[in-house]
Amino acid sequence: MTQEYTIGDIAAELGVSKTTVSRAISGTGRISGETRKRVLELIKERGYRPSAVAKGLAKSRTYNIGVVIPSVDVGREFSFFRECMVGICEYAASRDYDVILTMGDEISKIRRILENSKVDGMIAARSEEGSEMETLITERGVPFVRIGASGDESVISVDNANSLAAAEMTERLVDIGARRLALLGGDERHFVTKNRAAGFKRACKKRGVGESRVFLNIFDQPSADRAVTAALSGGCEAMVCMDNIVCDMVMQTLAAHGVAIPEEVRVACLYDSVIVGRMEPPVTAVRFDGVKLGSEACRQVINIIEGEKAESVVVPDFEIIIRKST
Amino acid sequence: MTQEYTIGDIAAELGVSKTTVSRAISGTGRISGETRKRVLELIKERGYRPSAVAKGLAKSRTYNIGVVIPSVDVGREFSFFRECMVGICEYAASRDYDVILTMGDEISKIRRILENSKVDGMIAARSEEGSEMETLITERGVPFVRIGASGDESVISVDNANSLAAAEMTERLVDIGARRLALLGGDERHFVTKNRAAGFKRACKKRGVGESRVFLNIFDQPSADRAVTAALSGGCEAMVCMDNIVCDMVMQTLAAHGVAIPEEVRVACLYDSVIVGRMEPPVTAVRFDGVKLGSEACRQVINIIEGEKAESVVVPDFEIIIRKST
DNA sequence: CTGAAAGCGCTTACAG
DNA sequence: CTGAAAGCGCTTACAG
Repeated sequence: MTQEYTIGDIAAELGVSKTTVSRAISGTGRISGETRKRVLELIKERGYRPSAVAKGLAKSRTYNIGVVIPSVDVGREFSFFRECMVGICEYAASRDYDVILTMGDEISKIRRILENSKVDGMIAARSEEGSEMETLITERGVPFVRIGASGDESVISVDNANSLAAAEMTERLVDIGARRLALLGGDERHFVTKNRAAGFKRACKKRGVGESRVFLNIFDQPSADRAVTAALSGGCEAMVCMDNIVCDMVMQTLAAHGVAIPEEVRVACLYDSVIVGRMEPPVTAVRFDGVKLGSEACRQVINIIEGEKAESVVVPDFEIIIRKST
Repeated sequence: MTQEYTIGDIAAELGVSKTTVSRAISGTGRISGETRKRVLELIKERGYRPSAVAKGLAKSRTYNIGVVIPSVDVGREFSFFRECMVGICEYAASRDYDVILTMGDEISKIRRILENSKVDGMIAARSEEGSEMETLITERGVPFVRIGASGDESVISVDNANSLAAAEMTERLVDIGARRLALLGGDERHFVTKNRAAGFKRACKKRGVGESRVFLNIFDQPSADRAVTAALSGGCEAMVCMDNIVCDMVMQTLAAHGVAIPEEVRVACLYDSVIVGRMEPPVTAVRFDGVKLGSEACRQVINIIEGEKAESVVVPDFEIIIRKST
């Protein structure tokens, strides 16, 4: 698209230099309020919009931020990423950046976008520490923010309040009468697992329920069966599932065992999803605020880009959705 | 990001002009095979990548294509858009374009991206004919492709084979014994509704089942109840739901009436989703190929951009997933 | 406070 | 086949 107007047209029409017009727009450099106003008025009148790419060339910027999200919807949790995207897009627009999407974390795609110099910074969801992707990004010196926990101090991450949410949910279960709880979760190496487990344990301690048990590394139906059976035989009154996948498997097992929910066992999930809300019975779950998370991640990465201060943050917004299962 | 190498560095090192290097890269203009090879070799050796934004400025291009998808997941069909995005991103990358995402169809966002001249073309999913957005895009002369049917010849659209899929599903139901069918759907003004209904009717005619009935404009549980009750009293043996939303309401009603599926009534859905596969019983449904659809849409829009021929297309790929409901 | 000029890294007539 | 030069539309020292 050829520009309809250029900065030169505006300058000519006003009898000033392009420099002046540029300064009026950016609000940078010395310029009289009077001149500034005249320029801005004409700009508005003509509907002139500076070319982002020309500005980009001059400033060695693209005003794009790259976002990487998994293309395969493990755990059907894509709705959460969608929310993140909404937050990212909105915040980016507010600072006049755009969002370039890359689906799937194949390294070749990331490399391409980086090598083409199409972005000023990157956000990656569900990225793994020290993964090839992160190495590539950081090596290139591109500002980077991870959505999700990080152990690594050197990368800025924006995360849900997993620990806090797990604690609140746990306390809630205790408060409505459950004394023997079980936490059921996936890969113990994941930070999200560690954080949620920490919250669970903290809450148990705080409420003085000592017999609680933790079952991790549940990856398939058999391992879920074993964990559920063990929990049940220990007299478990409430099961806290770490995510929707585990919850699904747990619910299957409970149904197979003919366990009445919530009468015999209450069930809660630390990660809400469409599925969780449609289980039989619907399961009480923690709903995180993906929009906030995305917008925060975007804020941090743009801050880095623009040389402002940036820091890892835990977004405190979440909600416990009470459903029939408790 | 400042470029590590520029075209000038490569030219200098080789003792040729920037023109020559540029020609070697683009494959355009006269250049000896010999020279070309030397240039390309050094480029590879140095890992030089031309700056997309400089190229963009020179050619008045951005090499970005803008994609608009709804931010609110009406019908929880976002997984389909996700698939589309995968297809779009992949195809775009294959032609060295990137994808700028806009979530939500608020006109202000579209306007911003257009005015900033950040894209060479646009793809919109679930866009409405003659909507403010489409007017804005086409007025600006930006190449545009719609994902979803269009009545309007002037806009290129890429769509699922809705009619064909509906016909195949219908024939299949007849072939396994159903003689009295009912089609249940939403807004009769939507093209998707018209197309699916057309396929249904065509199949009924072809198979010679005359008593089939069509119930449209089902928007809520009461209207679904009425339609289902009417269909049932007409001796309906198979219900074809146009989409997952309608299907959900239909299944609720059938459950409330205590109708056995598939024994008393078979149920099928013309649009698969996670929900549909997890109903009780799971419902047979049509699964469209979102990746192909997206990739095709992207192909068309890039063709327009690059002055090649583009045309509306119906993507024939879909699959009927047989489940317990039939 | 204002402007002429160089520069960002490419492309592309035009001339040779 | 090859290159010098102008141009894409901005920004930004530098000089005034």
